[in-house]
Amino acid sequence: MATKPTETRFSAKRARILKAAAGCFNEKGYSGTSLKDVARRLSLTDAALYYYVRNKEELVYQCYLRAAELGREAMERAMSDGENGLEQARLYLQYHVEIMVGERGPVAIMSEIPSLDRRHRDEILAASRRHSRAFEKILSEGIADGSIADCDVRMTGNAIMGAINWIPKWFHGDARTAAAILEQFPTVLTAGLKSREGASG
Amino acid sequence: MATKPTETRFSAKRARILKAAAGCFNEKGYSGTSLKDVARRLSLTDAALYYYVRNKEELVYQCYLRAAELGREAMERAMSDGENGLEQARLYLQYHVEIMVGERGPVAIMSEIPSLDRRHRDEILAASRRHSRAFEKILSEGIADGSIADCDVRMTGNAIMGAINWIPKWFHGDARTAAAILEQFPTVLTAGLKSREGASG
DNA sequence: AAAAAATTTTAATGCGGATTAAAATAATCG
DNA sequence: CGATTATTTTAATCCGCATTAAAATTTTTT
Repeated sequence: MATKPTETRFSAKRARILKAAAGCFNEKGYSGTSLKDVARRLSLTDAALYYYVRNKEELVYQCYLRAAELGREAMERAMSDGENGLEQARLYLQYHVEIMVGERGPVAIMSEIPSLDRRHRDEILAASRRHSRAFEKILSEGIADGSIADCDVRMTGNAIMGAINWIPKWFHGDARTAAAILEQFPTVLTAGLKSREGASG
Repeated sequence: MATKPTETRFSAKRARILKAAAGCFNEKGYSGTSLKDVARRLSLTDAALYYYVRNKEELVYQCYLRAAELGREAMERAMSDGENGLEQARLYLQYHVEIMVGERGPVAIMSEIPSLDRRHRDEILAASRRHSRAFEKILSEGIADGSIADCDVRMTGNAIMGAINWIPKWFHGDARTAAAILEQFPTVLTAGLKSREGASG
């Protein structure tokens, strides 16, 4: 049989490490998780992690980078799938939540951006701002196309993003809660957006 | 002149320390703030902090305890001031946000509960659950009294609390943003709750 | 103003956990 | 199979920062 190219295996395992690290950070807090904790989840030794990341700072950075990518993916899918602002907003929430509570989760909560290297921190912050701006743009377009009632897009965006970002703080993987999040969050968080005239439901 | 009793001065200064610590934790992240950082904000030496708290763990614990108390205060005021569920929910958000962005803030974001002592952790978690349950009760009563549309109170509560809890991540004290939060959050976060028939605005 | 109490500092100490180097094992390839 | 490369482990080392003890200073009390 054709064995996978080694670089594929390498990045596959690195992805598993990032997932494990994200889980640890979310559940045990950043200061509460040592590299040994992360390694133990994969039946590895702490030193083995250094084969995949330069150091702990980079491990965190990679986790956040991955979180940003997953968020961006959800955003892009929503923008192309939704036919008006309200629908795009709801789809973004649906897609993002699906990722967070599904197979590809957990996604690391970005609690420790300030302790990143200057360069990494700037990069993550920039991605984060782009993400926020993209969502605000969806809201603005929704207002323009009449599907969303007039509102302060900056604050509305902050509120909705906060609700999403906080999920990892209280969700720890049980299927029942995952189903509830999936079912409720997209509608709950867009319920307040609807303009009087617009939208089915 | 009558000098203040020393215990009053003691706890007044300890309160200032907690505020300084909360600000550091929110801005620099937990792992990024040393006791020296906290001390520097008060023109003190790191060692001096040990006159007020047993250790860093207790400093965090006290910050979270204070956060819980301030949240509970907002909740209680809202419950006694509001005349129906929707009004109580809106008032809670108003009062809590006022505290967070006002003179008594910053309030520490609870990112590091898992790294507390077992006893402290249990206490904070219990307070946090009580708080959530109280808010869910407000929502339930709002549904019962007709001011709030039927919804999943657990998930709706989680969503709203998340939006609130995330504020310290992006708000860092500038007056203009504070005003915007104060004006927008209570209405934005309750806009989706209204039942068809009920409520002025 | 002397004594006592309260507060802060200076100067060590100690430890958990990140990091590194070299050795050992496992996988792949010719 | 033998050789080479990939992966993991063992066993130190290192270091930042929390923590402590004792001394110094400031404040309060009598």
